[in-house]
Amino acid sequence: MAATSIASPRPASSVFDSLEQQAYLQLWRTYDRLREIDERLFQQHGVTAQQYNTLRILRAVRPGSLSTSALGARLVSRAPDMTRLLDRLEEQGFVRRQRSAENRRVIDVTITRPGLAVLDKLAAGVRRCGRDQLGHLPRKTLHALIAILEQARAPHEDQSAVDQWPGNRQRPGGGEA
Amino acid sequence: MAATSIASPRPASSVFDSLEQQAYLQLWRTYDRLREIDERLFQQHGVTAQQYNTLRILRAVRPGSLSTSALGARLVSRAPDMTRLLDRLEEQGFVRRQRSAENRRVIDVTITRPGLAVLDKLAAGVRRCGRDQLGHLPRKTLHALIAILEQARAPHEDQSAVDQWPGNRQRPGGGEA
DNA sequence: TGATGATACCCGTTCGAACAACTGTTGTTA
DNA sequence: TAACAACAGTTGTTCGAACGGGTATCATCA
Repeated sequence: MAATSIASPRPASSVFDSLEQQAYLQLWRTYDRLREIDERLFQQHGVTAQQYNTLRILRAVRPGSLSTSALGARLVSRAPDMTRLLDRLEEQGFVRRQRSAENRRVIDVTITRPGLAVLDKLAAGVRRCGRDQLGHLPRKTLHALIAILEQARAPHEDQSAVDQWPGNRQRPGGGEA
Repeated sequence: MAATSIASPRPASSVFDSLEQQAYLQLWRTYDRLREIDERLFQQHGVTAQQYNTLRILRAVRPGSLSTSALGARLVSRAPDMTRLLDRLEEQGFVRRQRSAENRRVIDVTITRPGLAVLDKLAAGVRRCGRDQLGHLPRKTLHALIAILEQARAPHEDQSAVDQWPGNRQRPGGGEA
């Protein structure tokens, strides 16, 4: 049996060389595992997670619109290529682009009715996804996770972005619906 | 004034619709922020994070080798395209591929001297990266984060992969400067 | 008014991720 | 031995991420 393939049963002790690196690799792997789950869902509907978030943000400001750059600033992860992300959404008819009247450099982006429809169609799946991904954790643990993650990236956030990410600030008694 | 661009100061209350989703989005964003930091480092040396991890794994089994698929199974994140990842590493001379004698379907991958050299060249930067990324968190918090992350992805790990990820098992006193 | 620089977006291009189809090898079974 | 399925990698292709340069617009100021 191939001695070359699964030779050493635990090389991991030499793989981490600091606690920080270990935490980061755990973060990476956990994200990757969870991402696999919702990507499967989104793929069935022809959108990516990033596109889904874009539509969510646009729905939140509806019936208003957002400029391309304001939209990019609110996304969960960096998006250096908003133009083509919006190209694809526009091709599918999920958003409408319109040059701003006040400032002709700006493109205003608005969600369309089909865009809202695809969000509705995804809603149940997204909720199920959330449960599949992290539903096995008690709420207390989820709150703890959120708090630590906020603390972890606090020094890496632009000040302007902090407002967009009001993570765990709800008062414990205040309920969340 | 532009009612269209930065109109609403906090749309976030309507962006999360469950605690699980909020935790997942926090995880995504935190990973993205931290990734930006080490990607900058790796880019300067012409490797990606995934390639760096590949080399680390190969160093750990040195002077032995691993098959392409065994290597892929140990990586931090999914790699459905091991072949071309190894192509690029081989082009740069960091690994050597050799068809296995026992099983001619298998390709044994070994790290080369230049591969070891690039790991050495990166070592200091990687340590600095770890500090930049998460050095501001107390060790206790890092341990807590690791524990929660393990718990979070436990149901999503193959049983075979669990052995490769012996997370938080080091003794608390055994730290390293 | 015209020159200058900043802003907002677009486009060309390169690279990697992801999926699917394919080749060659091995093991099994009739 | 021949047929066939399982396995290990490779290759083709499409899509998105990322970077850099280009263009139109706007604000400022001489």
